[in-house]
Amino acid sequence: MTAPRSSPRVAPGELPEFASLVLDVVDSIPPGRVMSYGDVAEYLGQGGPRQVGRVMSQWGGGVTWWRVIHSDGTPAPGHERAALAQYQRENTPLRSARSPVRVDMRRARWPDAAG
DNA sequence: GTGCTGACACAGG
DNA sequence: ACCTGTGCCAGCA
Repeated sequence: MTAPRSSPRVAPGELPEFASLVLDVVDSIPPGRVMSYGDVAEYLGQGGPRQVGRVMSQWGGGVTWWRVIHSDGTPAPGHERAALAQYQRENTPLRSARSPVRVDMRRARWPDAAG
């Protein structure tokens, strides 16, 4: 079939494929672990940190969004409080439990890229 | 086509 | 710890 669409035009309320992939990865992050926006993009081999951020902003509410954070360990803007509650519940390694909340990326990053 | 905006990343100050 | 500038990619007016 000839479908020369340059844009992935999706029906309202439906997820673009990229978004679906992102959410799938997020869902695979185990408790007590996190990935950065850039990590997710790199893991998928497509898009970039900003695209992942957009997906999380629009559809992240249905997954474990607190496990996707900035590269420096700070959680999503506007959700620091809720994120901290989750980190304490999951026993996620923290460098600071006081604002600014910061996850210990060295220990919490997943997958454990190297050793 | 052009320009602004955004749940980013990185280097400087 | 905070702000600024630059690079990056995509959505939207």
